Amino acid sequence: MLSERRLEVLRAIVQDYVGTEEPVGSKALTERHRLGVSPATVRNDMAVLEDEGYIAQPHTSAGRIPTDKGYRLFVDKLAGVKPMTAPERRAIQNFLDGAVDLDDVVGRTVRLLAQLTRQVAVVQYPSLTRSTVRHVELLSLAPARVMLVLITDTGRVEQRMINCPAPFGETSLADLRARLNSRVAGRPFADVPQLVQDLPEAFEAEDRGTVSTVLSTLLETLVEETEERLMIGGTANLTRFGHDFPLTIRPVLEALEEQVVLLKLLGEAGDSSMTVRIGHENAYEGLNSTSVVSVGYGSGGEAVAKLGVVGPTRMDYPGTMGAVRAVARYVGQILAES
Amino acid sequence: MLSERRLEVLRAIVQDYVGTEEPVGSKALTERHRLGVSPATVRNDMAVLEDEGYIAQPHTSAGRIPTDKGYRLFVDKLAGVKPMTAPERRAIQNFLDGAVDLDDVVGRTVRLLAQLTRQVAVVQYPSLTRSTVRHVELLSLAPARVMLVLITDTGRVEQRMINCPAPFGETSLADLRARLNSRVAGRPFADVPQLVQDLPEAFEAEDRGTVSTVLSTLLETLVEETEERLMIGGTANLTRFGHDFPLTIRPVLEALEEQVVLLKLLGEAGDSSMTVRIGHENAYEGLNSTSVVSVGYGSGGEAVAKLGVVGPTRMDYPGTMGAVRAVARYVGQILAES
DNA sequence: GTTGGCACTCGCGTGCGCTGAGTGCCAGGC
DNA sequence: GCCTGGCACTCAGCGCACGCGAGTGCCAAC
Repeated sequence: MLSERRLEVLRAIVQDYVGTEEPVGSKALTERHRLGVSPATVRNDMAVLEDEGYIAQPHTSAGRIPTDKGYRLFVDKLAGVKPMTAPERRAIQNFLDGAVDLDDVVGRTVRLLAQLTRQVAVVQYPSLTRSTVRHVELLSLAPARVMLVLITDTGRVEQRMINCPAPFGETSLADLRARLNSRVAGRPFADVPQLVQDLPEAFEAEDRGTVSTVLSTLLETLVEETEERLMIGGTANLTRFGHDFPLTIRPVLEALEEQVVLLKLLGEAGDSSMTVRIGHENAYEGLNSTSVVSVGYGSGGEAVAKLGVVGPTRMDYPGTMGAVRAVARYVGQILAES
Repeated sequence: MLSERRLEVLRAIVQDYVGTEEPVGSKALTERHRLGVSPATVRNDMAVLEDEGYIAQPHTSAGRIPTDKGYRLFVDKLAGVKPMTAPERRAIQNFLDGAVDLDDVVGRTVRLLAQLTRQVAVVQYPSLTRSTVRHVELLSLAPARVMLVLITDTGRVEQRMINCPAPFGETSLADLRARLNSRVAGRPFADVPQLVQDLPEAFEAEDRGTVSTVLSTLLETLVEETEERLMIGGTANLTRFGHDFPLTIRPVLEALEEQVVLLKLLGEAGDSSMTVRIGHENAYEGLNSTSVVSVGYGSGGEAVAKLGVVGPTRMDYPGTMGAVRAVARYVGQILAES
């Protein structure tokens, strides 16, 4: 176990490095922090920290920088979550309050988060399977053509075009619509498959094909991977990554474009509590030099989706975590109101 | 007017520079192209081209690179549009055919375009105002709460939540829905404002407030700036921009995040024909070292929106234009089918 | 108008030495 | 046993000089 002072040294190194982006040496440390000991002592401590793998030297004659393991310790033990100031909270609320629909909420959230953290923001749309059905609408666009519109309590609207195997009368459609809604409205989406299972049986033989088609389309929208959507923003902040960054930025941009990768990333994180994944803790190779801070959000106690930011491992963890948490909280409120 | 051969020299310079990314000298030119003249002659021609402002020297002792003006001449007079090969056309069609809804079409288009051109792709959603109304749906979610759903012939679905000034009965709602649709269904969105103008008059006094609210919400969705949506992709291709790119890439990423800027950019381009804006021809400063190739697309003859790519001025114009044109054509087909 | 020749320019890569921040180690002190 | 000042050592980065070579402009000859 590391002594109190050595932890203090590690904290100082992390803070300085995050601030200056430059390896920090023993002398600079004693000058900028009141450690109460001499540089020589700090050097000894640093040697120990390096042995333990918390810090490393980029070059023999340079200062130290934290390793992923060092950041991990910092986040777990040495740093708290820096709460937002009152004006910041107000600004967040004002900015989000103006949204007119879910796309707008998500869009504003992404921009807000990117701006607050000066990093890349990722916001997942509320998951269908974790939401509640508000309404299912069926519209007849042509004799054998139906549009299915799903509406959730979180404001998400999903639509699908359906080509029916046989013409489907307006009365049958109204019938199906009514039956569908009476069964699923107000129920969790996750229960929908069971709730509609035996629905075709209630219809005349000639309509059963169409009813089945509609139902299977409805169920398809719930398939994971398809139902998950997300929005990203603030990619311009990647340019602040570092000096060497053509090599660094490339894989990150590629990862961000691969929604699958991002969804997996968010999916792996803890369910609703705040999660920080540092450097190599991220399974995806392209993100090995980044950290991902994410948290679930939702209208009630339940998380319906996640949001977070992607930034360099050298980031201001307390501040970032504070911003992410605050934004998630307000987004949850907004969703609850709508 | 430049002689035939000088134009040929310019073409050769553009082609070589696009290929190698390095300033091209007189000797290299004569070796790689059958100009039938000696390097000395080419040098004379280059001097003239430089005087006229078509090419420039980055350093005194370096080869020449095309200027924006040079690229402009190249695009206008010297290069055609390189058609896609048959396998490419087939690949495009196959890839786009799998789409299930408009979001999917747009998403696939963006990815396809980015991959084909290896540049940043931008695809605008079909404009509401240039589309035709397929259906307007009103859903009662709560006594004084209505959801408005707009559906266009291009598959676009827009929704808005409406808080009614007074409770609105189910029969009134059905009435409004029917009247609305009988007036606007099948008509261009642009005509909607006129078509619904006197609608409140047909209702009882107690419902007029709500009807007006619904109508004004409907009209709001048509306001330019709000109704325009777009999707971008392939930002990872920015990393292939050049060597000096921290400085170049930053403003480009920023511009791409500002949807307003992009929409303006596309808006300024010619209506449906292919437009190429080179370097400083782009009004937005951050895009001064990029070229934008865009074209309108639509289900019929009319363009309902635009798509295009953003890349370095040093791009393969014929190939890019060919890809953009081909993709636009197929997207138009897909939209017409749906 | 074209061409070969020639002197000139200058960006770029290479090698070298210096500087200074930072280190590890050690002997002495609390 | 831990802390501290001193000291020799390392090495990345910087500035500088140098030479190479691609590329140019000009000119005289064809």
